[in-house]
Amino acid sequence: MDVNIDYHRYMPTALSLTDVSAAACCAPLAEAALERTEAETLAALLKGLADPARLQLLSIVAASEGQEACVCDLIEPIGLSQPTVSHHLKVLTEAGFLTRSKRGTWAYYRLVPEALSRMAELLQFP
Amino acid sequence: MDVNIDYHRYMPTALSLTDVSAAACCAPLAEAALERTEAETLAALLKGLADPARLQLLSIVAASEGQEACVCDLIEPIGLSQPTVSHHLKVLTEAGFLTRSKRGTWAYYRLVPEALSRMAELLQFP
DNA sequence: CCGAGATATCGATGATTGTCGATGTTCAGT
DNA sequence: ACTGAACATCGACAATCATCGATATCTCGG
Repeated sequence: MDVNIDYHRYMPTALSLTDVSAAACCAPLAEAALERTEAETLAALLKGLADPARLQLLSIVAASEGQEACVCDLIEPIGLSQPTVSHHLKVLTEAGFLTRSKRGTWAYYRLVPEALSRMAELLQFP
Repeated sequence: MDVNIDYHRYMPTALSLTDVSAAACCAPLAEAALERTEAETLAALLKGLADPARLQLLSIVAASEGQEACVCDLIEPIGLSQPTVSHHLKVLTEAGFLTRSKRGTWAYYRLVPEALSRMAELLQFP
């Protein structure tokens, strides 16, 4: 919709302990038994995904132009209150599935496709 | 002027754990936006996976001979009580990730590899 | 048929989570 | 500066969940 968008903005990524990239070391799940710590990391990521609203949010963002969407366009289709949507977006961002960038009063969330790819990869048992 | 946002109430859906096969119809996640029902189904599956103990259980079973293991061999490595392990195995089974077969007094749980493959597939965004 | 072992179920409890309204913060116009 | 809009954060509440001990169920061997 808005054409002159400044894409050169610096995007702050708030990486928490349970970010997808933190699991980058893990081998596919069951070559050997998972250690407790690895299991906890992976479980935290899955937990971030295991909510209908968050899956819908991811889905909408992924289907949007440039795999990016404004919060204002997310609230209505989800059908939850604005604080709740904001909360879910935060969870997804902290888990590394989305990144946030603010332009004006609007906040845009963009998909991190590698995050989902990595999740899928980690779920593959040999 | 006035805030005419239509806040929807949260509906406590007591959805029982859905089997992976029930999601067999769903297309990869984000070609179009996920419907509420699909999101709930997928979320239920992810929730079944989103626990460290359950991931470890899956991992051990997957690494066992014939991708099958006896409960008696699962309790000690997990480090939780027998009822708790039994509970987790039930969750995994109801979600379709394991199948159960009893031989004598022992219960054997076997991996359903397609279940995990399908999960991974559903997580792929184009 | 009785006792022992393996596992499932039950009931309780503390922790986590999803949700909301109220409030705080930041930004763009006027 | 003031106002309104967009979004985040806070505090509270109800629902769900992971966990355990106690107990029930099932199966085998004696």
